[in-house]
Amino acid sequence: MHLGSARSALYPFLLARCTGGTFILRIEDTDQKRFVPGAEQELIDGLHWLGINYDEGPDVGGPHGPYRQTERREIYNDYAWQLVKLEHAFPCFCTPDRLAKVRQEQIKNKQNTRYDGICRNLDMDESRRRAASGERYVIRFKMPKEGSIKTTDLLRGPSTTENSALDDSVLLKSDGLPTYHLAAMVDDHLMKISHVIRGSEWLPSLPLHDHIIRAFGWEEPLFVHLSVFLKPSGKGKMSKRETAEAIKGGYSIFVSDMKDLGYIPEGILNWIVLMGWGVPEDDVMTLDDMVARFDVNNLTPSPAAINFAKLDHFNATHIRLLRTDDLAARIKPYFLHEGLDVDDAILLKIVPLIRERLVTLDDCLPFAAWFFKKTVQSNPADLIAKDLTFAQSLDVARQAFEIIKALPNITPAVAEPSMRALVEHLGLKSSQVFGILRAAVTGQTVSPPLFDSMEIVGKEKVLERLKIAIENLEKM
RNA sequence: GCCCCCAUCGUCUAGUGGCCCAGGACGGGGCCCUCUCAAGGCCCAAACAGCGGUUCGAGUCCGCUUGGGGGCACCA
Repeated sequence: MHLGSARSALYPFLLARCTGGTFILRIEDTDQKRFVPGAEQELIDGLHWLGINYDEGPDVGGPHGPYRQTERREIYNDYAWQLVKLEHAFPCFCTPDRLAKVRQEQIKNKQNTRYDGICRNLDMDESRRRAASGERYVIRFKMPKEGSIKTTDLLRGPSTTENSALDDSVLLKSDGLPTYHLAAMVDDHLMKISHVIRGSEWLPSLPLHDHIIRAFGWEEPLFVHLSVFLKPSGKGKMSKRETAEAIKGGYSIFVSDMKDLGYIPEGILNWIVLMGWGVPEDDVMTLDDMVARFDVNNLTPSPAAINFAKLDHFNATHIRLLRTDDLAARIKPYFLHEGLDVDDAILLKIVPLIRERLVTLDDCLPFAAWFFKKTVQSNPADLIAKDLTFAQSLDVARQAFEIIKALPNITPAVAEPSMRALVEHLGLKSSQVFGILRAAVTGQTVSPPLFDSMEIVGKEKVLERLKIAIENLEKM
């Protein structure tokens, strides 16, 4: 499941939610050669994780089932033959070999590659007999030779296509399963689909689809063709190479990867919903906000370049919007994964300190893993403040140790003024003194605010770590 | 080769003939805040692809050019 599939699910979901409609998950698995075990489950898991919940589907059931097309093969077979009876389709016994040769010949002669129509006017009863006797056949749509068809895409308006430009496309394959063209039209009718929102790669087959629908005499759904995603440079579509490039840069277009990279559904959703849709202002939106503001008519037909920096922005923004307990629950697994013992009460105190520093959830590690470590290992060089000698730094550490030791407690209100007094007394910059303390207590040069952190760690541990730092400095 | 689609700041977009010397967001730059890193506040640079029409008036309508994208399977 990639960005494109996620967006293709999001828009109809929003449409259904804001119009009181029903969102159905249908599995289009009619190509047996391309069957991938586990793909359906991954798709379902991805949708659930993102919060794009469907009302009907293979795992939840519903009145329009079954929802896997491979479980509906008799239905398609019936409709295909019904079209034959209506003389809008015909059985075709041509072999793939012959078809390939015809195609080659056409390419050689610079003609368009079309079915040459051999089986178009076979005797119906004869065809039935051959089909019944087990001869391999497909059923093709009998495209009119004359005339034209008017189709409409909701975002692009009406368009007229000459029938002569269209082919006798295969509707039912020789394995008895339908092609997308037949299966989707039949199911859309049976499942009472009002809006077909799909990728723009389907735009060229819209005339065929309309022909099929009209041949049956069905009511047409509204067709909405979404723009494609272009690679970050905006030049060309996402390719395999480009996908690998994204992963190298710490990003991915796959939903399961994004989850592993520490992106949250709220951030991803906000990002993809705006690739092909725009709101005048206040573009930070929850799923509910999107439902309230969504209008299928306002989708844009032009292609959109993928912008990962914007994903980071929306992810960080939505992390900041999370409730403390919610964020705590989401980052806890990262600490656990590092083999750290996590005290929930302490975690709850840490969250407010780091929430505006996180771009992705896994950023919690560099900022806060040290809270849960028994000891920290600071880089000796970090214990020496900028523009100070090691002897001066040692002196600072010693004085700080004594002052803190004498403090009744180390809440920021108590500890910070005392340390600032030390800064003043020594005629140093606060960054110099605080830097030494930070390195000693946290073991790193970047951390959440020092005094809030020290309070969480506790006086005893702060003194212990300061003592170790002093010893390390003495050894230098 | 044939058919089709798209076109506003670097990027995502608002804009549905006068409210636009074009608005928002990301990214970029500057300043402020500041114990590090962030977050936050203020400010700046940055676009209607080109050319012709239509109209009193065009980013908005039409045509062409250019650029980009898609499709031409017993795949979806």
